[in-house]
Amino acid sequence: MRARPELAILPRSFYERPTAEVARDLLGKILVHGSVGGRIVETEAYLGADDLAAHASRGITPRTRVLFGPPGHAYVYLIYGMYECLNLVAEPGGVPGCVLIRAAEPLWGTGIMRRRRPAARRVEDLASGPGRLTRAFGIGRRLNGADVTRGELTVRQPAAAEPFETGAGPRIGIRKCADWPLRFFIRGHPCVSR
DNA sequence: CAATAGATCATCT
DNA sequence: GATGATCTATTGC
Repeated sequence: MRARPELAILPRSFYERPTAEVARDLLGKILVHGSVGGRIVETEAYLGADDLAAHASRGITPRTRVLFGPPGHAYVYLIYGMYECLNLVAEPGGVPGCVLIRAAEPLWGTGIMRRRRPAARRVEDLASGPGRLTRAFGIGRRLNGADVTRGELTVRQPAAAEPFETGAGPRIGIRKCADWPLRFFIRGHPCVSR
């Protein structure tokens, strides 16, 4: 495995845009947490009041406060009692919106990831799902509200942008607004979840 | 293979 | 007290 190159962190202005745009543009970017890192291959956009599937649609609560805050911060919450989901806050401050990071391709620290996810047989399965990704990357609720433009958890610009074909489709695992095409993924990538 | 049940708890009604 | 932006193991064909 190569040494990890020094990559530029995405600026806050990257996140201060419409949520669907941010979700689409996050494909191919590099998610780094401590000494582990991977390439984002699948995202989903969650909007505001009109999006009944989004947590923010119910207004500000103690949990959803960060969704209404400034962009470029992490929103981490527990789902189904045992899995955490990582989101990145988009839109200007005061406007809710976030991008769920659904899957990544492991690049660095795969040994650590394997130890955290003994159930995964293949490298492609280490982070091929929202709960799997947070487990493999060691991301928990203590990172809720963390600034992703600095600190231990960052998103970076890849050194050489490999070309890929972007796919879009309905989001997964929800019942409301299930047919809105707000899911984005790298077409044909083996790490995209089913 | 595909389908399904069980695990397990913070958050909101 | 019900519900969920899931994963895994197990069962059944």
